Amino acid sequence: MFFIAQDYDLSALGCSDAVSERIMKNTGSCSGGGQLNVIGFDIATTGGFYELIEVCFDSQEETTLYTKHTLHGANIAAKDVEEGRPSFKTDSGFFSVSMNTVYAQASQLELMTTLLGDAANLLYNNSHTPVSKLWDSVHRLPFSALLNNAIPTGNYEDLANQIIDPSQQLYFAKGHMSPDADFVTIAEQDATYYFINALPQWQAFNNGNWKVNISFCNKVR
DNA sequence: GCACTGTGAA
DNA sequence: TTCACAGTGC
Repeated sequence: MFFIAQDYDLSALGCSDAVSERIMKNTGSCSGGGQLNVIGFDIATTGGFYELIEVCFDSQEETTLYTKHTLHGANIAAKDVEEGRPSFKTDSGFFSVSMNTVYAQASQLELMTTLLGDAANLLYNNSHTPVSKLWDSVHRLPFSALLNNAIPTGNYEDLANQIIDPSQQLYFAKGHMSPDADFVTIAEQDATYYFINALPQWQAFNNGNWKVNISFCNKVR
């Protein structure tokens, strides 16, 4: 018996189709009144499921309580590096609102404006609140009083615009719980882009101290 | 300069 | 989906 050597391109040895993850929902309960969901991969050959990230989700509050995954520290040095990042995905059964909408900076400003009762922004953005109910967050006066003739002119600074100010990274970003950077393959990294694997986090912190913290974690061997 | 955290528009 | 863009830290 003998074998005939044959050349192959290295690329021919890869997968013909991209591997995609799925969420195995409601696999049990977890602390804080949450339900467990597992992001992972079906293994076609065995019928098994490779668990990547465990997500404890509170369906009443529609928020994630914690996530859990294994960081294979020494392997991170050899991880795939993908250009750009994918969009965040939703999935059925978790949220009653559009997560893309609520994370939009315009929505955050609108919400902060409403929470503060900030008259100036409400008048510009959303006039269905009765003027009599508005108050001015800078001058601490009912807006009806300002309407007479005391509306400030010139450098009017609005409080909501100071709190939600994207130019200073003052907005709530989709902060990864189990982060992209903790995984080796692109398929695993992409599997982290679910809304249930993110929580609102100030971008200034996300892109600052927290990022440095994460990078130190990834250097642990 | 590069890697990484993100964004919004078309 | 693709593209251009903002900001931080090494």
